[in-house]
Amino acid sequence: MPELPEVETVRRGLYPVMEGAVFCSVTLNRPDLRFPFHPDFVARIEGQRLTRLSRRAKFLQADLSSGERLFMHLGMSGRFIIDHQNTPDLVHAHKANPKHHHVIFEMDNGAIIIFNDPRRFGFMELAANGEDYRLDHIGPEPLSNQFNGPVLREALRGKKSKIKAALLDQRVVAGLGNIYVCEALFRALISPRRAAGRLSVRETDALAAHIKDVLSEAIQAGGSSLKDFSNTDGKLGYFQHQFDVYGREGKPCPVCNTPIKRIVQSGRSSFFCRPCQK
DNA sequence: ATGGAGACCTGAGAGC
DNA sequence: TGCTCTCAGGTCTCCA
Repeated sequence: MPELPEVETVRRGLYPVMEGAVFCSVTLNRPDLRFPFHPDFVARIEGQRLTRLSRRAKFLQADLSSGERLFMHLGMSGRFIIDHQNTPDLVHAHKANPKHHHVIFEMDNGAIIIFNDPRRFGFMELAANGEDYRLDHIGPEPLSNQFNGPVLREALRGKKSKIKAALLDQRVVAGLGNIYVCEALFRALISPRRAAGRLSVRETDALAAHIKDVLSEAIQAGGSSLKDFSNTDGKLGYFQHQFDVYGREGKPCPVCNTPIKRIVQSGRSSFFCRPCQK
């Protein structure tokens, strides 16, 4: 699934056709994604203007003129397709099987926006005006000024879990996933097996800086396209060509040429270079 | 309280 | 060709 850079790329694709537009119709092709849709889901969106489309962690947040907030998560395989009705090959270009077109938004500017998600780990939820949402309690945005070495250090203090698992915890820092955690740890020369609470001041400072760098570079490249990710035009991101370690088991480390190692930590693959990452 | 494993789902690719 | 097995970018829930 898309991590922060991919979600940000999707937001930038949707922004021109969604922000400021009114939802003319909302079609649900099944009763649920990962979670059931709220019974009033359609009624609460139709006729509303989308006043602001933003991103928080890996969520897209659409502020509605009613004051409600619509949260959309892509899960592992979710994607948005913009169909202007004059591009019959578009769905084909996305290689998106129409049987997984689960939600369709029609906007008053003529744009048709399709949410396609084969694995259905994605979800859409509404938060009523003033209502608390779980996203309100996660960690800082890594690209904001609220995130830096001291903040990361404080979040990791006393943690006995591995640094790999700690960085995937959205309460520590928001938006990181398996790819960018592996890449940031490599750049910071830190082994994914280290205890999170045992990193030095120098290491946490370096790690915070490398997290910002790797995410910024990935956004610039339009995200990473593995199996499932394409942007709203069906175009692919390019950052996967710049991976140092992710998915490169057995291939040479770009720094020391030692074969990259793959291990499994809490059920997920971790890729790293043993000599480089201490 | 915290950390780890399992669950949720489909599809692609490898190996036989 | 076709079967079986493994793996996949996330996050929630349950159990130790």
